[in-house]
Amino acid sequence: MDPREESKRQNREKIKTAAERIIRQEGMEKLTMRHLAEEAEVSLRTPYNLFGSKTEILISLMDEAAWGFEEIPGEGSSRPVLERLLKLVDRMERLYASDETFYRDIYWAIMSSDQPDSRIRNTERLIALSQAAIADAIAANELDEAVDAEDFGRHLMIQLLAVLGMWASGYFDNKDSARQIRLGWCASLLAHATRKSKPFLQERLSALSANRKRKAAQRSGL
Amino acid sequence: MDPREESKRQNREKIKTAAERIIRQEGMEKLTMRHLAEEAEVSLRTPYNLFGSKTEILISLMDEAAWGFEEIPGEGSSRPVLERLLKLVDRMERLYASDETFYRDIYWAIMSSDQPDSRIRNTERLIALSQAAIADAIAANELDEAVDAEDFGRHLMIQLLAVLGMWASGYFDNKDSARQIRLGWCASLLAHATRKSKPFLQERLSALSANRKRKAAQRSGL
DNA sequence: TCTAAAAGTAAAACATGTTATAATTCCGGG
DNA sequence: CCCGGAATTATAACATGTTTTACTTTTAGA
Repeated sequence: MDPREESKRQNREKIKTAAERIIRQEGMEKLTMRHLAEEAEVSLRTPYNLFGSKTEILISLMDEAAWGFEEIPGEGSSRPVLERLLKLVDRMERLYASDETFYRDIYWAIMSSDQPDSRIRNTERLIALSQAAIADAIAANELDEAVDAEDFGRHLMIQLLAVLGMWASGYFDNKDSARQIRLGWCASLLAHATRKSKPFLQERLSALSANRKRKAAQRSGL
Repeated sequence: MDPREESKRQNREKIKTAAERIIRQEGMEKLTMRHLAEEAEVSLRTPYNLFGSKTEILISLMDEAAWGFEEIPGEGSSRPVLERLLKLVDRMERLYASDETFYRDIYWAIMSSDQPDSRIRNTERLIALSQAAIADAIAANELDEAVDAEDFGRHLMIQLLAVLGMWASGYFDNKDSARQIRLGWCASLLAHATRKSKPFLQERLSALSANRKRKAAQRSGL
C-alpha cells in the first residue's frame, strides 16, 4: 500500500485515539486543538489537513460507533419488521449507556457546532434507513398500505432525533430517552398497524405504560 | 422612573435594534460583538453587562416574536382543542415565512451556541404549552383519557422543535417544515384520538398526503 | 540518483467571544 | 455641594478554532 496513505492513516488514528483519551480522561473542555495536537504528537496543522475541522474529528468518533446503529438488525431474518425496527432503539440505548457522558459530550459538541453539513449527512442516512424499514413493513403487511413510507419513515426518525437532541442537551437521561422513543414509535406505528402487527405493538405500549405507572407509584409512595 | 434603569433600557434597545439591522442588512456573519458595539454606540463591554452573552442577545430577538407562538390560538373559543393546537403551526409558519432568512439565521445561531440553558428555558415553556393543550383535549374528550398529558404533550413539542432544528440547519425549507410538523402531529395524535376527533385528524392527514401526491405528480409530469 | 509533488512541521498570525483593569461619568443622598 | 457607588468606557488581554507562511521531509517516477 501507498506509504503516504499509510502514514496519513496512522496520523488519523493517532489523532482519534488522542481525542478519545482526552475526552475520557480530561473531559471535553480540555479537548482543544493545541492540546490534541500535542497528545497525538502531530503539528497543529495536521488535524486540519486530515479532518478539516474539530467537528469532523468528533464526527469520525461517532461514525466509528455508527451513531448507535447502521442497519436494521436481523436483516433477512424471519422476525417481523417492526420488531426488528424497535431493536434499533435497544442497540442505541446499549451503546450510549455503555459510556453515557462520553457519547453525550460528543453528540452535544457536534450538535452545537455551526457546521450543518455533517449533521445533515447523518440525518439523511438515518431517515433513509427508517424509510426502507417502513416500506418493508408495508410490504410485509405489518402496516396499512395507505401509509406513505417516505413521509412516515421520516416522521419516525425525526422523533428519534428529537429525543436524542434533548438527551444531548441534558433534558433527558439515557433511560428516559429510550422510553420516550419507544413510546412515540409504538404510538405512531399503532395508528397505522394492521391486524397482524397490532397485538405486538399494543403489548409493547402497555408494557411501557405499566412501567411508568409502577415508577410513578414508587415515587409517590416514598 | 429611575434614570439609571431608563438608560439601561435605552441601551438594551439600541443594542437590539443595531443587532437586527446588522443581521438584516449585512448578514449574520457580520454580527460580531465589536461591530455591534460600534453600531449601537456603546462600548464592547456594555452588551455583556446588559445581556450576558451574544447568544442571549439573539434569544431576546426571538423572544420578541415569542418564537412564533406564545399561547394556543383561540383560547376560550368553541373550536375543538386539536384544531386550535394545529393553528400553532400556521402561526409559526406565517411568522417565519415573513422573513425566512432572518429568523433562520437567528434560530441557527442560537441552536449552534454551546449554552444549553436558554434553549432549555424556551423548550420548557413550549412543552408546558403543549401539555396544557393536550390536557384540555383529553378533558374535551378529543383524546383517549388513558393518554398521559405530560408525556404526550412533550412528545408533540419535541417533534416540532426537532423539525425546526432541521429547518435551521437547511435540511427543510419553510414549507416542508410546516408540512412535516403537521404530518407528525396528526400521525401522533391519531394514535390516541377518540371517535370525536378521529375524522378531523384523518382528513387533515389525507389532505397532507394528497398534497404530496399532487406535487409528486407535478414533478414527474414535467 | 535526482527532482517535483505531496505532506508535515514550526511559528506566527487572525478573528472573535469573552474577561480584566483602570479611568470616567452619572446620580441620589448626606 | 460633594461623596460613594453603580454603570460605562477605552483598552488590553486571553482562549481557541482556523489559516498563513516558510521550511523540511518523504516518496514516486524520470
